[in-house]
Amino acid sequence: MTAAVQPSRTAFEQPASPGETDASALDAIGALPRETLGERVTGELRSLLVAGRLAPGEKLSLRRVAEALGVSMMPVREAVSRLAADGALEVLPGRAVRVPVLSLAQFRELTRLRLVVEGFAAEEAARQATPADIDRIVAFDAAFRQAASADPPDSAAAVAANRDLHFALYEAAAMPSLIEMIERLWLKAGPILNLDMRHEPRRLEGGSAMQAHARLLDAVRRRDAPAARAALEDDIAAAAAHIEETGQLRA
Amino acid sequence: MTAAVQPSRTAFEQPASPGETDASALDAIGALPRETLGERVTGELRSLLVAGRLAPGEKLSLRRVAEALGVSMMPVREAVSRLAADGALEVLPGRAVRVPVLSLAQFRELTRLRLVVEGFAAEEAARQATPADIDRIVAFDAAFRQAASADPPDSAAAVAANRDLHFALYEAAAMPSLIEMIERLWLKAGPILNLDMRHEPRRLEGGSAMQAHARLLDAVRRRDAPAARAALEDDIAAAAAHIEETGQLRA
DNA sequence: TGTCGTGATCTGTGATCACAGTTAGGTTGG
DNA sequence: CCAACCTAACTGTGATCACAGATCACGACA
Repeated sequence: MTAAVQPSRTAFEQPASPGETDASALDAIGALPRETLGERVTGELRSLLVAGRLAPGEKLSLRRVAEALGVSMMPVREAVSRLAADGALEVLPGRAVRVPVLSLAQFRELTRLRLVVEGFAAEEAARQATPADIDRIVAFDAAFRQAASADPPDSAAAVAANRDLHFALYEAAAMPSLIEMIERLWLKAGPILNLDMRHEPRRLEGGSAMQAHARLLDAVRRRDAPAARAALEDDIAAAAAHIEETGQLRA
Repeated sequence: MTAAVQPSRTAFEQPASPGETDASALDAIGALPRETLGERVTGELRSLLVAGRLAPGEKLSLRRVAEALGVSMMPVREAVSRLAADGALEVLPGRAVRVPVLSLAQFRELTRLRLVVEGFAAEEAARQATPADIDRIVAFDAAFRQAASADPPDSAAAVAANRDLHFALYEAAAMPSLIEMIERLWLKAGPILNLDMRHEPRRLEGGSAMQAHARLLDAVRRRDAPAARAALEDDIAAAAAHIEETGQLRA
């Protein structure tokens, strides 16, 4: 999931026999991605943030990031602008852009919002999930168990699998704007949540998370929306409680 | 609420007697705003969007906006970047940035999310509201009634008062991130919601909105969280139903 | 008369430059 | 030995320029 940004411009050729017009072939090719450079940098920074690979308080320099990614300063500016608008980054008035350091109050507010929003998503997912959705969730759950219970635990893989598991669930709700909202919440809470998970991949997390995931999966299979919500809320609450104990939060 | 952008650079002087250090006077002055140009443009576009003064489907040109606001293209780019990240604007792959045209499904999803999130905010506000908060809500409610029931109705004032009323309520919950979430929802739904309200300031809106507001205020005064949520949900649902009837939504 | 090529014009994107303000580190004065 | 100053490097912000791609209107060909 590191997905290094490629400075090389994406190809947009596909000559497709200029003389002929074969309707079936034309319909087959589907709207090539055409992602802008700024969007790619945004995606890169987002994945670093939710994975906890950028620590709270860490300072970023537009020029340094640009150089590291092999692009000009311009796309980085755009990416930082967007992320700052989301509250995922913070531009101090005078100088420097950094990863925000959450206060205890801010973290608790974020947790409450996650309970409300992700709880709703879990309910809806339990009602709408297709068998294919459930299969995907199961696969990520297996990956998470394996990464978390390995010896030594693969913390990076566990973080990734945990994220994939949750979002596979939320995507089953089939509400795009809801997913955007949740992504924004994860973007804000990701740095502390996953930075910690990387350091202590086992502990309480290992046990309670796996148990909550199992209950969650069971509830989704039974289409029991309230039970799915309850399981997910326990998962979130347990992780939050663990973070508060370690206490890396500002006063 | 039109708050035209001033091209003139904000002063940041305040020499303050370079030789002396008067602690009491220094503590009195409080961190002068120092808003960046891009932020000001963002705010201007945001207020235009939530007020419904930019119609869905309307196309914007960075250069035109920049010229109209008397700034360079650069701050406009930043503002559009942020708003596009929020989904409040849409940058088409090839060319042009425009106000998104919601499909019926998208509008319904937005409405469901508003019910969940703003409903929660209303509950929390009913529990936490101080007398000062209630006073502010009452004032905006009075302004809304006056604007809506005037002859002819003052649609612009009604839209502004309605927004102020709702956000005065949400601010009583004292959850900053929650307010950001709601602002984002309003940014997406604002263009259709308020564009319509400007055209038909009376109709069903006039009656049901005033009634819902009255019930809402009564519930908050009694600290009845469920009743506050119910009143707000009725307000949102009635407005949404009205929009769906007029049917300016994409298939 | 309808359709397709074709050019001018305008679009957002990216790069580069200029600048005010801040920070950090070294140096000087006490 | 500590504090204050002062300079040099670096910060984000804004402006300007260059460019590929899209749109639109006009005109030629069928």
